Amino acid sequence: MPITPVPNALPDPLSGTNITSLADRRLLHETVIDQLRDLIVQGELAPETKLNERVLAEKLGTSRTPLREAIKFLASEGLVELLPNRGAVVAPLKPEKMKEVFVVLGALEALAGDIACHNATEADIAEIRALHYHMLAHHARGELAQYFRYNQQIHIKFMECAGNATLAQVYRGLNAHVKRARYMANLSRERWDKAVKEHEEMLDALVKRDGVRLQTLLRDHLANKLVMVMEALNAKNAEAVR
Amino acid sequence: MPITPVPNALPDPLSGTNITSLADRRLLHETVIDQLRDLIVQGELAPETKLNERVLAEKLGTSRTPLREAIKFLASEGLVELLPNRGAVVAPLKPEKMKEVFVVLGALEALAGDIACHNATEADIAEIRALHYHMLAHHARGELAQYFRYNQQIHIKFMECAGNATLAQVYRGLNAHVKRARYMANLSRERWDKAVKEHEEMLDALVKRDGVRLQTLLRDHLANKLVMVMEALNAKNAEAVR
DNA sequence: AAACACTATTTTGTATGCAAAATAGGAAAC
DNA sequence: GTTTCCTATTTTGCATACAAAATAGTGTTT
Repeated sequence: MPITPVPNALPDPLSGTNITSLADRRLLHETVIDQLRDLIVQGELAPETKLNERVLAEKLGTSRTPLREAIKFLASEGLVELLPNRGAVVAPLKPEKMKEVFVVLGALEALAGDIACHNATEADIAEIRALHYHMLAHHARGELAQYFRYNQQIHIKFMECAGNATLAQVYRGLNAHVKRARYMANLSRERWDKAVKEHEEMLDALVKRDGVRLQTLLRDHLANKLVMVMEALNAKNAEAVR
Repeated sequence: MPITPVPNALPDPLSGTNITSLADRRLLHETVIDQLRDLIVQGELAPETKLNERVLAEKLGTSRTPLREAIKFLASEGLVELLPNRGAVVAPLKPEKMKEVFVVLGALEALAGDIACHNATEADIAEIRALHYHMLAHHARGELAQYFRYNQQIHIKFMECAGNATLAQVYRGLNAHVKRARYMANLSRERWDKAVKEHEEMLDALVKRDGVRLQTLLRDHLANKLVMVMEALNAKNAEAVR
């Protein structure tokens, strides 16, 4: 056997992009998958956008073959839809779909929260508290993007505390859908304050290891998030019609 | 607009193979996805089997390109693992993974059951009861395969009653993993009888629209299923070592 | 005989080529 | 002016071709 075992190089535990589980080492053409997913989640490729293979392949600096493979991968994730003989489009952001996703996310987060109340170490809780205060800081300054960032990290940390990689993976997949909607969110101060207050309560429930309460808090939190996303979606649709 | 809208042709509501959501009509190269998935779920391609592209493509009567696309799709589903520069293997059936999957499945089924208790029509319940009696018949005759078939249909019907396509899709994806283990199950009569008894109680809870009770029943049922699968897995591993 | 090194073969990963389908454009008919 | 039909172009879907990597095989050295 030659030298070079080529160490894994996964420095970012939060990225959540290595769906191919452990076995992967180093970069490979699956870069395309990540690039394309980012384009979709960040909204650079808007919902319902047709994915022209020639154009996209050129944009990503590869040929159609790896791109097509990436599209199939993301189709399974649900971020793109395949139209036989007509290629693929970025999955539409239907309100109905959002409702469904949030219901499932609510159940998954509640599950994670409950397990976390049993599993979380004091260090875990300290970390969540730290993230929480970062979040509060950005909320105080009205920095929405940064707020979302720490908000996400808190939810991901809950998932990590549950210690269930499968749960985390399903969560990430569904969360990708939701993230797309967030970029059009027009959060009122009132709703924002409420969300922060809910986070306070969630932290409190975790500290007290009150799994039952944390579950209901998470479910309510998600339900409120859904309301916000729906408002944003409706606003966007009204704008589109106008 | 020309004529031929080409009707959707999805006669089998239980197949659950049309992940590409509504938009698909008719057959396309995605047949390969279904064929490959079946090979894996039915156990014809055992866990950890290396997927030789040339051989598999020939076996499925296509070229490597569509096969590779199918592999990427199933990699996203988690049924195969991608090994950079070394192709792909059928995802291993690790006990640890099974535990994780069952925990998530428990939460998803509990959610579906709860919603179903609110949503199910009398016709739905009648249908579930019918399936239940079919299942009892095959249990009485000791016909395991047939029993599993109706068992699955009951669980899928619960999902349908919940009326949440996203939930159903996530469920199917995770369930595919579990199905693979089932084909090596060596069900003792005792455990089997217990499972049937649990189904009796579940039906009863649904009829009484007792969502809370149905949730706990489903969770317990899944936990027991996990125990059975773990026993089967251990037996298989012991056999492999011998 | 075991370990290593080197070569040959296989296998994967990506690019390209080609046929079928879909789309767009334009002329003719109403 | 609108609709319909036909053609030209584009785009997808699949097969093949080629390069890079991995694997297997063979011989050499110790």
